[in-house]
Amino acid sequence: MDVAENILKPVEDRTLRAQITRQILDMVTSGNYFPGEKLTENALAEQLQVSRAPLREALRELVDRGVLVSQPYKGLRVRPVSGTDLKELYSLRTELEQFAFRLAWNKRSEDAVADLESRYDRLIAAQPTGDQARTISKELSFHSWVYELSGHSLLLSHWHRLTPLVQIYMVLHFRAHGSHGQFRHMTTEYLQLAKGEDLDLMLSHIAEHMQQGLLAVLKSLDRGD
Amino acid sequence: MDVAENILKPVEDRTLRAQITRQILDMVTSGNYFPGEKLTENALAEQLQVSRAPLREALRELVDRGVLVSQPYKGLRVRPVSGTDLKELYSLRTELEQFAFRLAWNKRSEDAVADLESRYDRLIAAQPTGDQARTISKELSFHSWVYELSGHSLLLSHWHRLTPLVQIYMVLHFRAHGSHGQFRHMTTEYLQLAKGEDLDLMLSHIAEHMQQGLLAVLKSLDRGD
DNA sequence: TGCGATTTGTCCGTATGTATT
DNA sequence: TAATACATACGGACAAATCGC
Repeated sequence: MDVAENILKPVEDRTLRAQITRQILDMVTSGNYFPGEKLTENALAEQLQVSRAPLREALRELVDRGVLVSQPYKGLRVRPVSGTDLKELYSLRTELEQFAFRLAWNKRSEDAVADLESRYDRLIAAQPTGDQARTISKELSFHSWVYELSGHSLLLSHWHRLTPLVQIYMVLHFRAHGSHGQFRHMTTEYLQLAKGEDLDLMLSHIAEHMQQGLLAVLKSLDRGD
Repeated sequence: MDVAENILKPVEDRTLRAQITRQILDMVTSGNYFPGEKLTENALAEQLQVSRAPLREALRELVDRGVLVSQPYKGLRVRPVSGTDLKELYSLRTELEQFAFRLAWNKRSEDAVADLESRYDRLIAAQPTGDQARTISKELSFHSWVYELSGHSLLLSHWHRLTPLVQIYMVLHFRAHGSHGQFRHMTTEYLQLAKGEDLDLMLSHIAEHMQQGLLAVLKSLDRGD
């Protein structure tokens, strides 16, 4: 099953370049490669059975998305993780998601709320299966709801730009803890507040929600990798 | 290495791909190409005297940055402008810049303030020359100050992602009005508030500042292109 | 320090798929 | 329907930079 399929826009992969981008992104976000690991073009080209031309274009895309880092003439690496990067990621997520909620607040129709509940159900259902990739995918789908509802396509694109890094960090966290059912009550509160009528409460909960996630993943970083 | 340093004074473009990216970006943001205009690879390759391999990689970078839009097997175009896109751009700018000010507020040293004043002086000095590209560059440098001071590299990268589109819109505005010395008092107030001690006043001014800029460019859109 | 091996970066020729006329 | 133009893809080759011995 395609991990990123439910997160990224359902762009039909018409070109080989797009397929390659998707494949490498999946490999990285599903933990096949470790942060900081070096990628060599020839190895990838042989592994994926493609020529270097479309491969290099795909790699360039992933560098621009922040998934890979490039050093001219030295090579490509999976973006290394650091506590600083992690803090920045979560603080920016907090700002963007609060902004999204302010935009989407008056757009919450019955259908929209039902949609969020459906995403919540799928997330809860995925957790006990132990399928990490699936759970992370559902978690991101749950959080994507407000960005999509906001109707702010530029904001949505900036959120999509963050998701691969969020995935990478979640994989690290899973690796250290095995599951994050511990956050189930946070997610449930998030859902209830999103259905409620107190926007300020929702906004402050987002900040708390993010802070909890940040601390958890920071602990994973300190212990493991 | 200092991130901000690489932006203001871009390190030597070691690879041809980086040089091509910069050249096309300059052509687009300086108004050589119109929004919506089609770009053909062969023409660009001949014009820039490069082969298609690094050219295509550079084009892929610009697509990811949002400067160009790609339709598989149909071609590339300079991103068309629309009122909706413009509103989204300015609303997101408002959020990001307010966030940056909250982060940077307690980091405003004497040197930092002097830096901002220096950027202000260069902006004011550039306006009467009529050099559009230079004026726009100084305007962006002025606004970049707070992002750099914030120390939030991820936020800075998202701001840099917005700047090409901001440039494109500014070019349209210039084309319709010839100059925007009309905003000089806004910029002056921005500087004074940034030097002051009332953060809330600064934040609300940013919202107003952006709103003014949005309305001005929207008018340009309605009249001209 | 130098030298060879490896990898990235670049170029070219050609073939194929797609859209447009 | 055919023809043309163009984007896409491939493989081979060489140059440039880096790395390891």
